[in-house]
Amino acid sequence: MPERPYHHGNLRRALLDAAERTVRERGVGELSLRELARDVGVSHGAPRRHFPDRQALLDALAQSGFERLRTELRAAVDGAGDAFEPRLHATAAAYIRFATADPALLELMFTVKHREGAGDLQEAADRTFAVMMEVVVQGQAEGHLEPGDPERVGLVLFATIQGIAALLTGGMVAPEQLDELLSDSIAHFLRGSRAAA
Amino acid sequence: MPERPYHHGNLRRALLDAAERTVRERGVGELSLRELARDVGVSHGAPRRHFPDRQALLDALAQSGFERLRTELRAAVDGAGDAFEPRLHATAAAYIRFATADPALLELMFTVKHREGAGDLQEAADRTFAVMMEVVVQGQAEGHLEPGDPERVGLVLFATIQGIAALLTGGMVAPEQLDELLSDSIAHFLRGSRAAA
DNA sequence: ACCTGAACACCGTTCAAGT
DNA sequence: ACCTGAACACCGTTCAAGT
Repeated sequence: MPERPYHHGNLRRALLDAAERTVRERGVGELSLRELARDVGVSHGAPRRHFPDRQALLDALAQSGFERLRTELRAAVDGAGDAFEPRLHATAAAYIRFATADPALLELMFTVKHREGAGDLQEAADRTFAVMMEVVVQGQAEGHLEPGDPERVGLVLFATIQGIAALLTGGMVAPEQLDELLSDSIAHFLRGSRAAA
Repeated sequence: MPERPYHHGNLRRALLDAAERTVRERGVGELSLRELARDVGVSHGAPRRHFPDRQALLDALAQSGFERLRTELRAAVDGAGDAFEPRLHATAAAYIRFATADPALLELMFTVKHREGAGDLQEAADRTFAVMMEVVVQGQAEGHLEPGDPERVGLVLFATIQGIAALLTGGMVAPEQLDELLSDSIAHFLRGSRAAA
């Protein structure tokens, strides 16, 4: 147990943790490699070993964001019992919780994902969205959602969830209104689906 | 017609125009007051007369963004005939067109809107969303949408539209899929509404 | 293998001075 | 009223040098 936990292999982790906190509290624009290095107790040149430039750090943040979101969605799906509707509700709520707790990170994840040569990020994103697709496929199998290409049905659903998150982080909906809006939206979505099924 | 169109009262306009182009082409993060001043042919201190700091310029960009979005929505509503469904479709399409043509500006608009002391921005935003609410109220009056608080119905609708825009700018949906997704979503929304009406 | 520290070209912001 | 230009404290990035 050395006095200085850095300088010895976990600089990368320490930088990522500090960066994640800055992004959450002050936004991506305020993120400075030099400040991070200072916070963590190394010289301003040190991060370069782990992140060649600022963009590399942002990519790594997005990557770990997708991984965290995936485990949170997974826990929501698995913890909500087997019935479709509560499971759908829990999944949507978990996504929105992540989105509102860390809006700048989610935005970074989307921004950075569709950049050239971001193959790893695309894969991490796909694994994340696969969790939501499971729920859609279950809903189709049980007749709650219209049949056909699950991607197509999933997109309409995901657009709604992402939209709710955007309204919250954009301040158009107060947190107290979330439960009502989410329940309204899901009920609305299911009515539209059953009318078509 | 002087040789130098700036230095004489339209510096503000020139800076805003240049800033809008930079935001569109390279994102908010790349926006530099000094570069703007250079592009426009003034010293780096000159913008200060018109925008005390960088944030003031961003606020002004957001403000003019809301105004432009409002006129585009207005044109869509007025140009789509009197029938509800095509009018709804045209309005949603206009919003999504704006969002995808200038995603960084839209994001800036939302980010900046819910800051302390941004009363003018809030008002500009409200005027913009009022155009969409008109369509919702018409839909309710004609029985296409469920009755009750128009705000509540409008939010579900707006979440869907905003979500579609997010999927597009996030690269989860290709531009070629937009028409299908938008039509699917609106059809879905209307089915859900009529089932409840 | 990992980190330091000087160097360079950029920022935003402030402010006295010019016209 | 509006703009200039020096000054200051910050950046990101590069790279020789240290351990």
